[in-house]
Amino acid sequence: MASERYNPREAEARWQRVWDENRVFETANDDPRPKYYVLEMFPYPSGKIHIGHGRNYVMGDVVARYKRARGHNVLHPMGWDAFGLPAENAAIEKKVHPKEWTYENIATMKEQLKLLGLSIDWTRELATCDPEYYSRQQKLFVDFLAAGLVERKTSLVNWDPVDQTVLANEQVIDGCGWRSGAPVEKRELSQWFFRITDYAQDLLDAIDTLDDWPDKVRLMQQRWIGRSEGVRFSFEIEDGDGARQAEPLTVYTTRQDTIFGASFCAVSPDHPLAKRLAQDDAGLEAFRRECAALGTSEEAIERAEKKGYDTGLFAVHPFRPDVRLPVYVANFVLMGYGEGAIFGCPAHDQRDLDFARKYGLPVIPVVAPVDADPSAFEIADEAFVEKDGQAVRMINSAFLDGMSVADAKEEVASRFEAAGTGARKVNFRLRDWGISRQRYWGCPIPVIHCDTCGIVAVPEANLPVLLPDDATFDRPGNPLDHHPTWKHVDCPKCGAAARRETDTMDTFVDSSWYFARFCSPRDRDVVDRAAVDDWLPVDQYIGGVEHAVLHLLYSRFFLRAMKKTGYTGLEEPFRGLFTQGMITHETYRTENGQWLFPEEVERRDDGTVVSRETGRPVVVGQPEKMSKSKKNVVSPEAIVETYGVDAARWFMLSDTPPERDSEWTESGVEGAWRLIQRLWRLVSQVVEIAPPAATARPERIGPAAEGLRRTTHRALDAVSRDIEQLRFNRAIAHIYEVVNAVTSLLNEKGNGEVAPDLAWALREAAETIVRLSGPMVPHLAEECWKVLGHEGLLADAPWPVVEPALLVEATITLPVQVNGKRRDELVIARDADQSAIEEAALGLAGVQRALGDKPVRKIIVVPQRIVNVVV
RNA sequence: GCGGACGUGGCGGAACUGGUAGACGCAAGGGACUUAAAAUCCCUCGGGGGUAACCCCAUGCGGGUUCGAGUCCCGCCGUCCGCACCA
Repeated sequence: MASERYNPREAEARWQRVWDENRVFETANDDPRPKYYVLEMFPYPSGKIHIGHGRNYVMGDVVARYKRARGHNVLHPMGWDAFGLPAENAAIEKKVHPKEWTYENIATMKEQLKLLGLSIDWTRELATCDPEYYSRQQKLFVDFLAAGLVERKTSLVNWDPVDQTVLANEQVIDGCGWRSGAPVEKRELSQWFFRITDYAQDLLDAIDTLDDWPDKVRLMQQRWIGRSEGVRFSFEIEDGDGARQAEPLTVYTTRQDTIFGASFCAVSPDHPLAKRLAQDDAGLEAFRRECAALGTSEEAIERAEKKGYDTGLFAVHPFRPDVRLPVYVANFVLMGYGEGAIFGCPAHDQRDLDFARKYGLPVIPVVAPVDADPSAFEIADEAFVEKDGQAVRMINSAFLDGMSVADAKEEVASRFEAAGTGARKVNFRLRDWGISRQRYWGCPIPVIHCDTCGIVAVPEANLPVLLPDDATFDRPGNPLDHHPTWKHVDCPKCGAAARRETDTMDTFVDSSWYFARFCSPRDRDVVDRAAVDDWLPVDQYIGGVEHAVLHLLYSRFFLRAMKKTGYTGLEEPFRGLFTQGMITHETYRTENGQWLFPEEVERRDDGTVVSRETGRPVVVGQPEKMSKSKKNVVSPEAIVETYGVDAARWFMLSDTPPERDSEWTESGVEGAWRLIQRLWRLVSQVVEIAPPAATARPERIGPAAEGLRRTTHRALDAVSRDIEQLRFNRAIAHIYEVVNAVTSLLNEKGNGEVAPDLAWALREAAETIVRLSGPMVPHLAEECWKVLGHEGLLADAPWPVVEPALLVEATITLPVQVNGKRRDELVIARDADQSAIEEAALGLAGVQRALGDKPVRKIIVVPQRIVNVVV
């Protein structure tokens, strides 16, 4: 049997059955071992998966299996992010009910995922569209509402005209809906909001504690929250005749130091002042409409001129009552940030400068380099903004003259505060999270609108608010709103006829706490607090970088909100985060532009690529992210059928660092397949010559055996560290090193006898190889483990222990340089002292040659590292 | 425009906190085994020079710091990603 080929088709299914039947991967909450929570971002059940979806699950699985072997109680669950628009689109296009469509997809994908041989505790599986799950979410919502974490407010929202729903700012990409791609319109609607901005400072500060997150993601979150320090202050307003207006104009600035350079004020087209003035000013009203029609896309903004409409009003300069600044309505001022009103200082802001040039407004420099002549310092086409570290001072600024920018900011802020016309103010870019969606396939918002009682939360006893199954999808808009009876209910407070809220929650809400539900997935309450506090934070979270802002920020907010409502004592959900790269594949198109699947093309020996069907040449495109639309996908079934899933897993983990994109190639999988067979042969051969596992270590270990043991233990040490740091490609390289060492020893001995010490070392090496590759190729490793004579499962076996003595060599090889160029190497005792090393180094032939007759000036010895002779 | 990452053989990529550049894999070429093929095993594999021992050049480009730079600093060039008028 041992000499036969390894048959993954048979073995993989068999081991998966064994793991299942023995419930190897089921996790108990009361297990005394230290906990470890590994989680991959759960999938949206869109249909079928391709191999590109598998990478992050496989990476998580390696970590999970490794941590199990290291003696942890590992939680590694899987669920489905199952609410969302595609189900509704399918309902419209294919006339299937979203529920049916979703659950069918879940069944298909679960089957496919199981092929990957993941060590998942399927007893904890959950789907967010299941009332079991969303009923708890409704309870959370009601609690959040009571705790003041939710509010209803009217606001300008992003309206997706195609999907007919509201989008969060985060869901607007380049001014278009993230799903539909249609240009987004502004509408004023009454919406439900989570008050994430209450936590802006906290969410920002705590980023510093997330040491195990990629810097990139931390930076993106910091920028998204966007804290800025400045001053909020008011201008008195006069009309053209000098008559003082009742309402002052409040603006926000971070550059109060440049106040003496102010030459105009501008308000947003949506500012109350602009609206009021527009009532009596047709020209302004037209300007406002023009601004609203202008897209918010990148392109539109690039193209858009800085345009303003002169209101005829003037703002009185706070420190120079004789100076009056014209007030404009300007298209570049955003209502959503600060006060929706600014003062413009053209000399030191490019945008203000463009505006000033267009409308002929003064440009007064107030900040200049210290070495510039203040009277001659002028601004041409570019606003002056000091570079990092550049020494500048205030000019043309009365009491600020000569000050640094920082001091001037302080001074102006203090004067506003003393005068009572302004105050220091911290602003954030982060907005509250609008969660209302005018959609059917989502979690119903558990609220009732009553004409007398106003907004009434659905009482706990009446939860869940279930989605009606009999919705129709034959017209645009919200099916819940169209439903003949669903929304008509009695007010829980007064009993009068009332209306249900027909909006459902943004699906990002669903994914903001699923990791907490996994800790006690069948609990009757929202969560079992003890379980959550034990399991969280997730020790290693793995997913795509596309969720760097939204999902992760929302989840961080949610755990804080759950703390406030008593569901946990924790604030941060994810201790370690890893963002993995995508799997790419070449694309293939026929001459007339039709995409072809990889299996529909053939690479001929002469390098040309042709269609299998027609024999016509095919255009090969650059590797791109696998996507159904471009057909550059490989199905897990096909891979499992030909190579087995272990080969696919090995290939996904080798070569490319996990955070980078990795190209899927046929030759790569074949290479992995060869390794699988090679490991199998290696183990089979070792079993024939080496003693059984339990044999005691021989008294004498000769040099060959000793050398192999060093290689083995070095690899063991390196692979352990590599997996801890998710450097799977390097772990695999280190495994190859032992495999190569064993192979060459086996080849050397041929059919000859093997000395007992070497045989023993060979077995140790083989066992180690199997144990180290177990997390990556678990099925093969189980099979080898059995062949090696072990009774139990490898999945339950502990990680081997490094013998530290084997990591330290008695003699070391030091490279010896002359003037920084390597000329020879020195084999010397590890503990040789400085002078012995110097003497030996100078005696080397290569060093002598390089030195010639030049005198030695200095010898640098870096212990254990290198010797450099300087002449 | 702002912010970030990256740039090493034919390819994917190694090189710990500055210390032998190219580990490991893929591809390619040569050889062994075989009637033949597949599989497997062995050898070569950054460029140039030399019979050879060896020598020179080389980590996008140009400078710098250092005994020593792929790694640190300054300035360019290029690729990729994120943000988008944030006052």
